[in-house]
Amino acid sequence: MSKQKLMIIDGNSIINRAYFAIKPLNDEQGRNVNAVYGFVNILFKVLQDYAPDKLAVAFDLRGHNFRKDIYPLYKANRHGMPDDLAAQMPILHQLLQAMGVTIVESPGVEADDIIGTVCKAYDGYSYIVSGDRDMMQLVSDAVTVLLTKRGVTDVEVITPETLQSNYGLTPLQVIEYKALRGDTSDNIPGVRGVGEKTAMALLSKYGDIDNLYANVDNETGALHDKLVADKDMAYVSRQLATIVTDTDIKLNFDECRLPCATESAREILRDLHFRTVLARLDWDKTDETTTVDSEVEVTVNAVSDASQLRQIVEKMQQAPYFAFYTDGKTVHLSCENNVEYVAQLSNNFLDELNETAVWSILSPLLSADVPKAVYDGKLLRHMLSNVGLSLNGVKYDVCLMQYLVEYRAYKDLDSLLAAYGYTKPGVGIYALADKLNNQLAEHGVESLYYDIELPLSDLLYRMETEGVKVDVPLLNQMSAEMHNKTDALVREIYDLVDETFNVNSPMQLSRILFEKLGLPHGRKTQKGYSTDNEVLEKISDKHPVVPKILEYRQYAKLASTYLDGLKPLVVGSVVHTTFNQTLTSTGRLSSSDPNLQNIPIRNDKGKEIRKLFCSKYGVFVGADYSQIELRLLASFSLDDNMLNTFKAGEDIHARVASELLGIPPQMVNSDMRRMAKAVNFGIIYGISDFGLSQNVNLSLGKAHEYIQLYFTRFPTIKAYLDGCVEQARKDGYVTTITGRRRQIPEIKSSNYNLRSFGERAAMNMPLQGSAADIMKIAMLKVDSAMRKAGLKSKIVLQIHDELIVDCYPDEADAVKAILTEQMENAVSLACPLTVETEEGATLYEA
DNA sequence: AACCTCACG
DNA sequence: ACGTACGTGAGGTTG
Repeated sequence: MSKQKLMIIDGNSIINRAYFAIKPLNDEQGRNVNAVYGFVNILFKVLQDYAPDKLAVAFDLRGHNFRKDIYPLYKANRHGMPDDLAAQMPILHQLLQAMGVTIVESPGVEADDIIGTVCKAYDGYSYIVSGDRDMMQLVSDAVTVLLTKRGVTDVEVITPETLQSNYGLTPLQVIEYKALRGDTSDNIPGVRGVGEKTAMALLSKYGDIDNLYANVDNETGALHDKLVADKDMAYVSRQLATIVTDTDIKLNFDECRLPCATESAREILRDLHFRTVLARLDWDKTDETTTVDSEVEVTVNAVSDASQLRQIVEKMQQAPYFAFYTDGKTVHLSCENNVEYVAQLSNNFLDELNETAVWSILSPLLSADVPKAVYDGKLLRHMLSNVGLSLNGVKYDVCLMQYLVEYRAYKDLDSLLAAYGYTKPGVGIYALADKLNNQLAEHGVESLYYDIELPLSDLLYRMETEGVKVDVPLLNQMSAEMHNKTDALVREIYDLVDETFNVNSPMQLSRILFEKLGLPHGRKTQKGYSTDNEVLEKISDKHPVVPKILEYRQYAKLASTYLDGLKPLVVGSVVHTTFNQTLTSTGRLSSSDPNLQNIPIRNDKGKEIRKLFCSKYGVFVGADYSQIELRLLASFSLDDNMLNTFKAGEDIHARVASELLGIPPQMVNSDMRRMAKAVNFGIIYGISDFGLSQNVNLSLGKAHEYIQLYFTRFPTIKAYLDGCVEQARKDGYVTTITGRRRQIPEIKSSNYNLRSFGERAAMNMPLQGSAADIMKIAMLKVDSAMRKAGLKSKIVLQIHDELIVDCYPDEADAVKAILTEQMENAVSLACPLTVETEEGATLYEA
């Protein structure tokens, strides 16, 4: 057997590097875990790049240190590690232990000396991973040092050859160098007045300090005197810098196994929120030492002929449920924990079981109402529909289930499987379906899953497929006009500042505005001064270029995002957005490619964009909830004052203004109403005086006063919001009307900002999330009522509190009635919900 | 990939 | 004393 490669990590050095190289990173509990994250990344990187056979990690432990006996000031300049780094040491230890990694440490023995000893004792090839240049003295034909560079994951490979060619030193001269030069980080003095250059020169001349001092009189002047004066220090420094290779550390090399993806390690990584790490955890799965202890042995059967596939279909039909997965290249089926069938989707027509044959055999199984487990059924339906197949009987969609159980979904199937310790998609989905189904019950979200999210995914599939029609000629026309506008504005801007520059670059723009023109700057961003709307508005009368820039920005946004960005997404004359059902932390949907939930409406120029989206069947009917979040606040808090306002059909913002200002509602003018509206929003967002003062240009004191007053006028609202924060602190999560959860670990953070964020999120989520739940219920009811009534109109968009139906003109009245009826009565609450409907041929009018 | 800016509810 | 409103997606620049 050839000699094996041992990798030994300088634990303290690497975690230190990671801590300072990586910005703070919080896990679920709000702990900073950046150093652990960096450590694991470096570890995996070097394991992957250098493929050692064995691994150990060395740590320093406090204790009697012989170097202090030699030189009491050794490392005296070190202040203890920062608290939030110290707090990460035990986490790293736990993680390494969970992965079965050998840790070497001994009181009073520095990691350097442990590593020196271990490498010397090891009969084979060693890699040392460290950020400490001292380690370079250990390199030899059997030892390579991997020195971490600034970039954290980059390492410099140090061998005797590279040491010579890059530094002009032999391994032993590393020590001599330090003896002369010293080391400020360890407080090793060296010879005062000798720096890098002098030390190198002396070493190339004399080789080592013994020879140097034997011939010290060859040197003259100040250097001679300095060398003589600090001769003792040079020898002490050499002793301090020398890594000890004969400590009594003993390591059983047979036990130095590579990290293993155990369930306990996954658990810790999940807690740490290390998604990417989890996904990588299986890189060395094939290694015999890295079997997953939680997973049973899985037999993968390649399906080779049609009759075999038919038998498997038969088997799947008989099973209580089965898992189905395809990535477009293979098809996976499973109805057991340890057997998976895989068929290739071959494009070769000569193959008996080519793609066409596979689909034709599977078609009846997939379209029948046989219970199935899948991952992302909505996407699967799209994929299958491309090959002419339909999918029915989806009972378990593990993507949706996991989202409800863990409140945050993994980005794709691979990460989900990796996180739960599965490698095979079929078996993974099969097993997860059962596991997650139990967890749905434990979390009390079975009904949310079966009655809302699961059927909704089918409705969303149909909405996406239906799409929205785009007026392509108008799109091209508007795009041309918009580019003319922006081109002209850019030229005007250049003229006004006598210079050409990239107006889209905040950096260049701020140089022009704040340096060249000397205009007053506003707040700072991380890189420089902010040039956003708010800042520019303030100085728009100070120089004629500023309004031009504002105007340019407006047009440039419309041109790039809504016109040019839209073009490549138009298929025929229709755009098909994707609704993401498992993304937000509150339960809302999101829309992308294109995002049809943020089409401009707030200003007139932007609103023109809406003319591009036109009805296929005649008219759009739109229906939106009015103030649903405030109505939910009234319902949940049971605040009499607010409930009565809504029940009486009064204007809530005017009412709040009258309460805050102490005037009758009819005296409220539009400015007062605007202020009150901002206060209402503030309440929904988790009120803070600062945020409110920013938003309505109130003084901090005035904002504070209004909030206090609000709570005296609506006292039970205060109690309700406090209760949300209290629940988050007690249980770690808050819930919506359907029991949907959001975990809020930040609420326990010792960091004020994080904690405050947690409190605001705790107040906001139940309102925003319940509104989202209610809208989802309403969508399902509207859809089924329309179908039941035999209408051919289709829901095409959901914009959080608004639904858009593409409507046949003769169905418009019936659709309006259904929308109003079903949306207003989606759930029963203490506060009535009201819906307003509009119609028009384009989104502009509707 | 991170940041800035800006579109929406 | 801290330094922010809640929830999103997209395009552009920059390193």
